[in-house]
Amino acid sequence: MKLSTKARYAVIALVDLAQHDKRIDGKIKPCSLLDISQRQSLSQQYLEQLFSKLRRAGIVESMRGQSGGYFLSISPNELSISQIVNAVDEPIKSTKCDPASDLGCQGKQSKCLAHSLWMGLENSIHAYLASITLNDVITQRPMPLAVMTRPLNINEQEGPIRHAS
Amino acid sequence: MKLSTKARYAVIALVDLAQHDKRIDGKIKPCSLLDISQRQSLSQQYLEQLFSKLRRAGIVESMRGQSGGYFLSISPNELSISQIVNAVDEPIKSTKCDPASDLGCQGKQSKCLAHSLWMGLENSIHAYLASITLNDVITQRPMPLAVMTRPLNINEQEGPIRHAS
DNA sequence: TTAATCTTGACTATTTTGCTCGGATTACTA
DNA sequence: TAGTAATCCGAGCAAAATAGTCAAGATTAA
Repeated sequence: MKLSTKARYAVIALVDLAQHDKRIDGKIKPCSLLDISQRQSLSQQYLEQLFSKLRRAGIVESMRGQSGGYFLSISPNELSISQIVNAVDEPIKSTKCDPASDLGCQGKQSKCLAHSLWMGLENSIHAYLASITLNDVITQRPMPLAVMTRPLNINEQEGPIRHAS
Repeated sequence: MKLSTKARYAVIALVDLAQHDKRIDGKIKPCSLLDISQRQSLSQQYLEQLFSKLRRAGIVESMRGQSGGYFLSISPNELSISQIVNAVDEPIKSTKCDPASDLGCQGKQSKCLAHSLWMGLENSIHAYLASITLNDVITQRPMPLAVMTRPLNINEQEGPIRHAS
């Protein structure tokens, strides 16, 4: 899960799209990228890149030709932000503990001690973004707060604490 | 809050340091970067950069000269991962809604609708990393799980929670 | 037919990142 | 007092990622 400006632009553009693609009794009037680019002052050609990925991810559909454009293929309150982010940003390798690689886990203890830390962070980010829909953003619904729950370890001990506090 | 490999290396190095800087009845025997670089197979000169920042952040202290080195100035179970990350990675501008800038919020509605989304994500990441101490990593304490709590809006329209994860 | 629009891939410029180099300073040791 | 091992500091650099552009074509409504 990567978090670039690309992901932010995609959310911005989809918010705009959700507010402007009209669909009146089954008839869909798509929204052109030119319109979005002007309203949001983004580069139209950059939007093309984003919407190409969004289309492949099944988030939007397109109509070609004159007066064509894009429209959402998922209802805004069924569409989570994590879907959008995953569509435009390739997932990152958070930690490479590949046993096949030279930089794997063999012997480098500290590396692997930190491993679960970053995995947990990934999960935390995903949980946050998955809990928010596009409609939440549009309606300015208050954002969720993350609360950390700590599973207790059986081995829980006061620790090998060497540093007096 | 940025998340680069630099931050990961810093955590790895501090785990190593916590396990190797000995302090016997008030006498501190610091740990040289050469030792850490060899144990963790990291570049010594790159570690110098990291520890320079960690020192300025008050996380480690140094002793110069022969048989000098570094030692933690904060107990591992008082030192949170977010402190470490903030020390080595400059905080990022998550969204620039600076009213003074040209790219501010004026009129670009969609941008600011998404604003609180990314702010909330920042908070979520920080909450996760702040809930974990260096000692948690060393002792392999199970990582926390993030649970999202949704404040209810008065304007709530569509009804209750839609995406429970 | 035509103009608007999507579609695609390659290309460029800029920024960020990860890392190195060279040298200066400090303090311990013999 | 000389030698050595360590921290310190700033400049610099190559590779990767990012943001954005360009150009040529395909499709379709008007």
